[in-house]
Amino acid sequence: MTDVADEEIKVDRLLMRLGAVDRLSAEETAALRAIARDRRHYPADKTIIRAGEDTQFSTLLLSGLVCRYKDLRDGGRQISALHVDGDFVDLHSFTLKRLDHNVMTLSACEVSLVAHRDLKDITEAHPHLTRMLWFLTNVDAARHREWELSLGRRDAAARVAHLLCEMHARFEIIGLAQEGGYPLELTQTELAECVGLTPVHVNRVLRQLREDGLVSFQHKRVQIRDWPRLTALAGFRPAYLYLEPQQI
Amino acid sequence: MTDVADEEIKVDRLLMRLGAVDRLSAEETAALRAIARDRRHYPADKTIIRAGEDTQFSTLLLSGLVCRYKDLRDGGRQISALHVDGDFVDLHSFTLKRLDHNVMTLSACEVSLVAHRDLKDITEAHPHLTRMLWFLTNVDAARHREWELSLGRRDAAARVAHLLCEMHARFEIIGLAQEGGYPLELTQTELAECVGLTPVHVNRVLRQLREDGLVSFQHKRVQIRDWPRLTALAGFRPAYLYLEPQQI
DNA sequence: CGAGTACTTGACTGTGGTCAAAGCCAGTGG
DNA sequence: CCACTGGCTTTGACCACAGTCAAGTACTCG
Repeated sequence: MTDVADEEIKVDRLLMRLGAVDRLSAEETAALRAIARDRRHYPADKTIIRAGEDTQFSTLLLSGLVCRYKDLRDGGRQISALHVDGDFVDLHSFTLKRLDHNVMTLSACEVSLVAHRDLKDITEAHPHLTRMLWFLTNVDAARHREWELSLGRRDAAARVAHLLCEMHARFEIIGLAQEGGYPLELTQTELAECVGLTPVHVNRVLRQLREDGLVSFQHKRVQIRDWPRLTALAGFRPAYLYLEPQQI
Repeated sequence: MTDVADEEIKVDRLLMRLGAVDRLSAEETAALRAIARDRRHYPADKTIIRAGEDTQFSTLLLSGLVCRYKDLRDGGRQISALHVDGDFVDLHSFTLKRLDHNVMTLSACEVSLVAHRDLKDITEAHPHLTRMLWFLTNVDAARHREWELSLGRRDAAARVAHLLCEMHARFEIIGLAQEGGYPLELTQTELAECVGLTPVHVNRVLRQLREDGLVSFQHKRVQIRDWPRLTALAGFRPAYLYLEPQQI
C-alpha cells in the first residue's frame, strides 16, 4: 500500500461513518476533505487540550485512541469519553469555544486539526452537512448518557462488560475488530477511570470475566469469548450508538 | 399581568438564554418565535416521549420540570438530565430522529412543540441561529459530562450537594431563585435516580447537609444556607454551564 | 541487568445498599 | 369534620460491594 492510499483511507474513516448514516454528496465530501488538512502526530499520554483554554480548532482523530477527562481537586479523575479512528473528538468546541474537560492521547495518535473558521463556512454553505456534523455531537452526547446509566446504576462487572461491548461495536464498524477481538490501548487504571472504579477492583472484575469465559483483556487486546452472555451481563443494546442509516 | 404578556414571557425565556450568550438579530428572534407555536399542557409524572419512537417534534419547555431517563431491565432507572423553564428538552431528536431515552414531566408542564421540519428550514436559512441551537445541545452534553464526574467520582454528599448547586445556578439565571432558595419539584426517590444512590441514602445525606447548615430540601423547596461551604463540599464550578457571553 | 510501571493478590475496612417498620401529610369521601 | 388512604419521608439494624492498604510479581524499556 502506498503512502498516498494509506492517507486517503485515514481521511475517509469519518466519511465512511457519515456515509453509513446518510448520503453525502460529492460536494460535501470535497468540503470535508478540504478542511481536514493540518496533519499532526502526538505521542501517547499527551494532554493536547486543556479545560478552559480558548480553542480555534477541532480535532479529527485519524488513528489512535484518545480520551476526554475531568479532574477533581483531590486527584480523582473521570474519563468521560473514549475516541477511536475517525471520531471528531472535540467537534463541540466549535460552538463552546472553551472546553469543560481535557483531551489526552492514550496511544500514539495521528490527527487532523480542523479550523473553526472552516467549520463556520460549512454552516454557511452546507446546511445538510452541518446537520450531519451536529448529528455527530448528538451521538457523542448519547454515549455520555449511556455512561451515566453505567456509572449510576450498573454494578462493577456490568460496567466493565458494557464498556468492552461498546468498544467492540465501535471498533467493528471501522474495520479494526478481528476474530472477535480488538486492540484497546488502555491500562487497567485508565479503564478504572472510565467506569468509576478503582484499579484494584477493575483487576478483580477482569479476572472474573475471564474465568467465566465471557471476555478477556490482556496485553492491550480485548478478546470476546461469549458475546451473547457478555451482552446479557452488560445489558448492552447498541441503539444508543446510532449506527443505523437515516435521513438527516 | 395579562395573559398575553404572560405568554410572551414564557416564550422569551429561551430567547433570553440565547441572548445572554450571543446577540440574536430581530430576524432570528422572529424565526424562533414563529416555530414555537403548538402549545401543550401536561400533568406531572407523564412520560411524553419514549425511547426508540420516531419523533417529528422537539419539545421546548415553557414552564415546569422535566427529566430524561433510561431504564435498566431489572427495574433500575437513571435520570440523565433535568430541564427547567426555557430549556429545549430534546432538541437533539432533530438530528437523532429516535431517542435513546425517555422524556417525562416531573411537575405540571407547559411546552411548545417545534416541528423538525421547521428546524430544518432554520438550518437552511439561518446559519448563525443554527449554530446557537447547536450550542444548546453541546451545553446539554457538557452537563452530562459533569454528571458523569459526579456519578463516577464524587461521594454521596458531594453528589447531592453538586446537584443542588447546579439547579440553583440554573434557576437563578431564569429568575426563579429567590432569597437563596428555589422550588424543586422532585421527590427524594427521583433525586436518588439523578445521583445514582438509593432513596434511603439520599434521605440520610439530606439530613446531614441540613444539620451541617449547608442546604435544606424540604416541601419541594431548596434553601441554600451556606453557599461557600456548599460549593466547596460539592466541588461546584459553574463553567460547564456556559453562562458567559461569547461569539458563536 | 536494573528500574520503573503495570498488574495481581490478600486482608481488612467502610460507604452506601437492603430490609423493615413507623411516621407524616395531603387529598378524598363519608 | 374526621377517618381513611396512599405516597413520601424518616429511622434503625444489618449487610455487601467495592475501596484501601500493602506486598509481591511480571513486563518493558533503557
